[in-house]
Amino acid sequence: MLEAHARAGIRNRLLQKIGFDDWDLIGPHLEAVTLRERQTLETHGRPILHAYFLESGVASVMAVDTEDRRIEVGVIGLEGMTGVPLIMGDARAQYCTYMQIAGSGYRIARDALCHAIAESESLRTLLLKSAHGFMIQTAHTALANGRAKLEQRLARWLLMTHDRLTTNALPLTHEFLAAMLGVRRAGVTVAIHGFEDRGLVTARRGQLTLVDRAGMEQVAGSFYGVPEAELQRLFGEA
Amino acid sequence: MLEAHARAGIRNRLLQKIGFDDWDLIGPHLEAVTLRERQTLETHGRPILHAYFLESGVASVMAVDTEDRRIEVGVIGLEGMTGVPLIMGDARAQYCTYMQIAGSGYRIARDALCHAIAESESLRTLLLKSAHGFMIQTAHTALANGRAKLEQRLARWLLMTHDRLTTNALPLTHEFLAAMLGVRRAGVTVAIHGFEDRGLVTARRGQLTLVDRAGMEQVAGSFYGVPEAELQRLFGEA
DNA sequence: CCTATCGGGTACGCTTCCGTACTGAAAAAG
DNA sequence: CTTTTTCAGTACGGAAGCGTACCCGATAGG
Repeated sequence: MLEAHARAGIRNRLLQKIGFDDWDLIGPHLEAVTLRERQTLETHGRPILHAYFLESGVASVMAVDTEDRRIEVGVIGLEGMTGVPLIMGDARAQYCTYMQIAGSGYRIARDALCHAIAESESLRTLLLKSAHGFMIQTAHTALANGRAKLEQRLARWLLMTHDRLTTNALPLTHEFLAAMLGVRRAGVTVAIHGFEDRGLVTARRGQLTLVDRAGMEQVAGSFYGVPEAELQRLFGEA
Repeated sequence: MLEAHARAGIRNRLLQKIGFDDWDLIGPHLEAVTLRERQTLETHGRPILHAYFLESGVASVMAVDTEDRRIEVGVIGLEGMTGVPLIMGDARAQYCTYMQIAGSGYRIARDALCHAIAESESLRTLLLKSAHGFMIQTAHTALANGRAKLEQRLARWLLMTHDRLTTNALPLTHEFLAAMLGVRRAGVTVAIHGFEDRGLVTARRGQLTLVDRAGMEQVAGSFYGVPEAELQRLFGEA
């Protein structure tokens, strides 16, 4: 439950953009939550109970097949929300979504969200644009997975995650990076050494600090940036 | 322009599912079109002028980056429609969409489609589900691109295309298959030889004939099938 | 019919990345 | 403080696929 006067402190870009009239449909149903590392927000094949608007932290969306092979298809932070299928009219999760970096946010129950979407065209338009932005991200993940080298994909991932944090220190193990990208843990280790050698990052056990963001963008090349630019276009500059 | 009584012959699954009341919003604006091989339906960065409901043939949706690297993120046939961004409230194409296998269909102008979606909730729900199905396909393309071998990805692609045709003969060159998958042409040639050796396909210049579909499904393993099952679930059996 | 183009077969060296596995160090648990 | 667990460093052989390139036969165009 969030009073109207509490809106001022909200950092989530989507919640910020909800119009005054629409706020009554959403605000009163929001529940503040802290989100631990590895906390599951959606499980593949199970109903989606809540959509989460993140205020901090990063969530990963993983596609899964019937042999439990998985790979990340997108990341979500304070620019968006989880529960995209709800917006598309489906209450079942196709993906596993969980917190990659701990944080906090607000969540809204499925029914309240669906009701709000049904009631307000402007709200629906807003959330659909957000879902569309996520789709574009997924498409470019497919592109990067098919064409980029491990190093480029890793750079892209670090940049996308960095975009969603306020610090340069990313609390991540090589193991989990490897799981995200669908590659070997050892491969990630070697790639990170390459980054360190070039002064792009400094690494400590369980932590990566981005030192030279511009350099990292050079490594990622044009595998990074298109979805970000599209999001900018969809939502205008702010 | 399509009269109500002409609906009987329509094969497109989405058009078939449009309710009687909604048909007035769509049917009168449909224009029958034949679609040549390589015909472009949407161009990356340009406005989307029409959405296409395919009756036959297969369209490919390609993600493109700023260095013109590209890869297919989904295929569309008589089960769906092109112009997904229109449904999401965006009139600009992020992708290049063009006919991979010639066919025919109906198209509707952007404004007519957007108007229809704004007017009818049931129609909106239907088309959103279709867009969602496409999203799932894209996510699994990302999974296959990241984790599958060339041979498995090729098998997956052939199966998805075969699903959308009424014949076992696929008019495709190795060159174009390679472009779709983002791999070498020579790699496709070798993989197809493997299929021939196992009696899964027969090949002629510019044509592949699927002989043993079950065998091909075995090769693709669980990289094929999840989006198809989800589409089934979303739209029920028919 | 002749010619140009296109699609396919094949080869070679090379890069990338995998599978696996062992090690030591850091951190957490007791 | 000690033990256990987690995380990272490293190595080696091998598979997969790339870039490139050359050749030939099939088809299309003149």
